[in-house]
Amino acid sequence: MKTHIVDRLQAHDIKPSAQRIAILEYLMENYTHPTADTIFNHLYPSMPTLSKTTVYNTLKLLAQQGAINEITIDEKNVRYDADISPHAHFRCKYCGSMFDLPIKRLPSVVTEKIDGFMITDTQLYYRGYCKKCKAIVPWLC
Amino acid sequence: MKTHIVDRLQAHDIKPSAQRIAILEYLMENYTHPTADTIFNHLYPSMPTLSKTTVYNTLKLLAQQGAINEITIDEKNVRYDADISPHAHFRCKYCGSMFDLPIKRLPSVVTEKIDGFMITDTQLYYRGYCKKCKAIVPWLC
DNA sequence: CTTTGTGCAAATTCTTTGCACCAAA
DNA sequence: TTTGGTGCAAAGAATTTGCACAAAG
Repeated sequence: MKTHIVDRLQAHDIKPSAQRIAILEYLMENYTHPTADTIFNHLYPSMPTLSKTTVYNTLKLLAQQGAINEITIDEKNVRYDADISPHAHFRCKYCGSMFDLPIKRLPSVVTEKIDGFMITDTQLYYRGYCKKCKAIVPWLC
Repeated sequence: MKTHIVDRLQAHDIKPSAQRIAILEYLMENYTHPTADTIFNHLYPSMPTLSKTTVYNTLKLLAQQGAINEITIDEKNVRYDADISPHAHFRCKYCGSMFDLPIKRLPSVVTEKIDGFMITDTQLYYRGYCKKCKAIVPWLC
């Protein structure tokens, strides 16, 4: 039942544990780019011994091992995304809502500069105002 | 002498003040993607009445008005960049060094999703290991 | 005057650390 | 029985807030 989650953990050299499975499962069922705090609050009721430290530890480990992505589009807190396929993110500066944006192709950089570097993570962010907020507070734009 | 700085402020509807000029001037002379703290520490000696609050206020205002860019590649603190022309950023996850990366073209997103949105800011980040760190600690990569 | 900017101190918020306990191999 | 994972409480760091004073138009 939860084999795909365990598989994903193991594929990234992470030993499964109840907490790690729960956290990754949450991310794989909620592509809402949640914060550590949001994840904790959602899991806590059904896992009352869970601690925030473990959530932080686990998210860091998952990101480090490439099992999930760290999204830093929000200046306040880091967000997490289990969708590691290439896509961009949009965030509304007024209401804070976030959307995934499909991209045609991964942007290419001039390669000389990158020569000898090891790129582990590429992030493309768009910030601005969403349709709803543009309508409500057009003077902001 | 500092007319280009005052011009830039006014072009973005920001009234010039000694503090605002000093902060924008620092950014325009130091394309090092500094943090608020770094800027404060560099300006403080020659401006002993300057407060960190003002640095934060000013940077937020400058970014809001599009006079500078907020860089959130570093999970720990926001960095600032007076170069608002399209370019990408690289950050080494081991030593923390940052480089600008020229890009061939701004990446294009599938436009339907963006229709009706107002994009004010586009950021492209690459994270990984720089040449130096790759050589020193190859086992990290 | 009246509005806008500045700066101090305190508060808040997110995240990390130190350490003790538990659990699994 | 040794290693690695978890969780609590406390610490730390970046940023924001409330408020009073100063400056500029």
